[in-house]
Amino acid sequence: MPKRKEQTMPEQAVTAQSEDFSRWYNEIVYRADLAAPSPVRGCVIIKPYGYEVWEGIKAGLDRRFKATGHQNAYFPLFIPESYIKREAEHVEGFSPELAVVTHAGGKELEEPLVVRPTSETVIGEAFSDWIQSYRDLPLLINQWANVVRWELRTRPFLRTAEFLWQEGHTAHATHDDAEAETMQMLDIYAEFAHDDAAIPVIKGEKSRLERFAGALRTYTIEAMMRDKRALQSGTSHNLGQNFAKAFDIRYLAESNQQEYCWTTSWGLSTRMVGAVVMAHGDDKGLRLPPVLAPHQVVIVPIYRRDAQRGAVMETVERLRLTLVEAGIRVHVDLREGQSPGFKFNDWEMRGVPLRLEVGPKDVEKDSAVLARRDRLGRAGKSFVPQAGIAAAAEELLAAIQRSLLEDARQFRDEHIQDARSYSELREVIETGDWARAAWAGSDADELQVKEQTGATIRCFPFDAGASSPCVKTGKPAERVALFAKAY
RNA sequence: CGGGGCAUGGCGCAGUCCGGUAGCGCGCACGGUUUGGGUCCGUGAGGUCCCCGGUUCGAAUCCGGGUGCCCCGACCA
Repeated sequence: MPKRKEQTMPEQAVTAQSEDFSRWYNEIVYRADLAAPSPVRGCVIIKPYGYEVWEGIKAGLDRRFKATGHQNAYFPLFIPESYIKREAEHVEGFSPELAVVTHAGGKELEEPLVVRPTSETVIGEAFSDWIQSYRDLPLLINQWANVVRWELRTRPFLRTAEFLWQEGHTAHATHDDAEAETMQMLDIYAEFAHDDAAIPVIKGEKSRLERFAGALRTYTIEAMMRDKRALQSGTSHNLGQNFAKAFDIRYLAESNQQEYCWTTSWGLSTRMVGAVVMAHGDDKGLRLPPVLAPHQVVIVPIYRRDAQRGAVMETVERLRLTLVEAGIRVHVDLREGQSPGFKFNDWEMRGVPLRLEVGPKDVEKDSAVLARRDRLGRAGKSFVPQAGIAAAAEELLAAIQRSLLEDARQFRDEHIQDARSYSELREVIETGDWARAAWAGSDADELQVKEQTGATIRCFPFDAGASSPCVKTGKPAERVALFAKAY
């Protein structure tokens, strides 16, 4: 049967994840209307449906930033080239991927302007003006912005030449204050991923090789996608006094001594949209967590002939209002040309958590059908009285949010294994799983693992247990590293 | 930067070897039929065949040059 379906409807089905995950991803991003190809190489157009997911992410983060005392501001897109060069490691890290403006107003510029790849430098320069005294600290700033990094191999949301993100930048009086801020923001990212995106993440510290250019320490949240590859989904950096020294960010302490500030930065990008797609999606398409879904409920009206239309639409409108009043984001599919069956499949592909079907039988029986995206077919359908629709929908949305998180957690835990020897490490990576292993290796050792297995150290997880001999060098190890193939 | 491939309505492609009225599927518009798991029929709109030059009575097709894009090997939220 399925074979015939494929022949008569070749355009309708999405490539199965199991068949070709990467193709599945590319198809679904476009077919679910999240993004569209752009005329500029390496960039994408984020379409309204995809942008609404990003708006959900922004809302969830912005609320948490404000609650912890941060304020939003906006800094220029263009950065004087000399700024980028002020911090040695920073230049080195970013110069290969900079876009530089050399001409403007019909003339060559005196000094080229870099299109920001990140804003530590301009913001550092501003901070040095703004901060005079310990009374000005901590300074807690966030900016929502676009940045440009001239990547060679790009994929929608995961890696594009231009992307949207937030970048937080803070200055503190002491190392410990900066470290506490760095951790607090990492915790906020993890909480957001867990509670809003329904993605369980692993918090940890990056290795020296994977650290942000110019940071003392970089922390990360790592998420597992459905193809078991790791996705770095947010990072938080303790920048020490590196940028403070490069940009002369100093304060007068209570002791009347000039001291350099301790700064941090932390960012989360539109890559998170890709994480939501790849952490929850199935063969039929997206599965959006209710907290972030642009439409939490889609109503599909069903009627056989025009005579039934009026009564059905009247019920649809009444139920829509009830749901809206309950604070639920509802969309009514009014398209005339498509059959209900087509619409069911279409909205399933686009990941809407709940579908409400209203037909003549429902009008007659004062009921309606609710179908959950996370349980396809009959198993996910429930027949509810119209009077209790809002409560039923709210309950189901909460249940879907929980079940997506639980699915993802279970999937992740099933695919992380301990490796006690280097051969075990290789075997684990070979299967596609993540490997947890004791580590005391050098940068060179780390690079060699990458060469030999394709996996990198994603992080040294905070909650990792006791030490044992290093999996690569046999030396006593104090840390446990998490190895995985990554995006 | 090194290797391979492609360029033809909005999208996916055929046609190119062997020159001769530019085609198919999807989508789109209109009319009808249908609608509780991817309806069906009919009509229609839509193309500088990547660009420049050459050969020829005649070029999507042959020849020369150029451009753009995609895929595979070194960096990154």
